[in-house]
Amino acid sequence: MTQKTATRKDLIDIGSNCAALRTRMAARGVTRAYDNALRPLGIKITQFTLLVSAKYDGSRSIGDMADFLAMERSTLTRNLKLLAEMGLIEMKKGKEPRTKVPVLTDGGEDILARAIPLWRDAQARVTSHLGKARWQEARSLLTDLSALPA
Amino acid sequence: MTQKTATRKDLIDIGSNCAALRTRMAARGVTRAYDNALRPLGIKITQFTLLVSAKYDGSRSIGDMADFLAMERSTLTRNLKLLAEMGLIEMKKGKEPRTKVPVLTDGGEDILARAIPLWRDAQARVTSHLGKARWQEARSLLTDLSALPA
DNA sequence: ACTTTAAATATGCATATACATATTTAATGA
DNA sequence: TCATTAAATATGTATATGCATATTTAAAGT
Repeated sequence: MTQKTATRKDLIDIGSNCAALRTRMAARGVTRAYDNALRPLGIKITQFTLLVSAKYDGSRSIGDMADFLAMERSTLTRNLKLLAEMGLIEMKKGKEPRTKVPVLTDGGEDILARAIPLWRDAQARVTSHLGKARWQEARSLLTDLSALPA
Repeated sequence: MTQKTATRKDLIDIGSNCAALRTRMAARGVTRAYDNALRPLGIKITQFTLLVSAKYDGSRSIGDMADFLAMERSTLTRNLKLLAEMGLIEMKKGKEPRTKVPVLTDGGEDILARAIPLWRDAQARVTSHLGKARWQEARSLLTDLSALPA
């Protein structure tokens, strides 16, 4: 029989154990830290990540990149468009039919190079906050959480 | 001396270790799972969480709730406004001067009660995906990540 | 060659998020 | 009381995200 109203026990359970709440809270806190670190360069950590991904494999299409990042294709399309408007990447035709591939411009390379030390600062603050061993554990758990069955 | 260009080693380091990337990827995956579970009720996991938080302590102001959820006040203001427009909460005057307090309507109570079993399904899928022990560890690590020093 | 189909990307619409700034509200001081 | 101030919430602007649907692009079929 289904309850007509949420019990106190339910509320406590959800508040302390909901994986979505906990993960989103963590994402807010972590994102804030990295965004603050990168602010002098006028980019956000999400954009930095896309520059890194594009440079790492310069032949990956939007769709492949979206799969890799476990992100909606349409989200990535828009985020890349923004980077293109900022002059940090260019969208080129890919080898596969109909595909497009983001490629860093000189400006994008420059911003990326200058962003790396700032990223390292932020990253070091996270690892020292948790301790290296716990961060390694967190890394592994976060990876598993990214791959939940739909 | 600062490098002029990002090295391959940098890119690999960032791709595999960036806490922001990992945490945001996890948030996307987890959010998707809970949103799918709640879709029949027409609410999202973020909204469910706010209903829970409002019911858990029916006298907390927007500001206090924002602190508790480690969320920007302005973000919370807007998210609550949406819930109010959906008829799930009402904004009432708080005891402290100038404060406003979200309170569940009957409709909000009803949706919350019906959402709880769906939440339990999604939550169970997460804990069984990681295993109970690893989920407990994840919970603890996520909590620490939420509280990064600004 | 022309049509159909399938794959990839783009767009419409909606919510979540944050920073900077404005507005509101009530306490405080003159 | 009335002006000032401080606290709390709201709004402007911008990015990130996802689902549903449209458009584009090129392969496949006739």
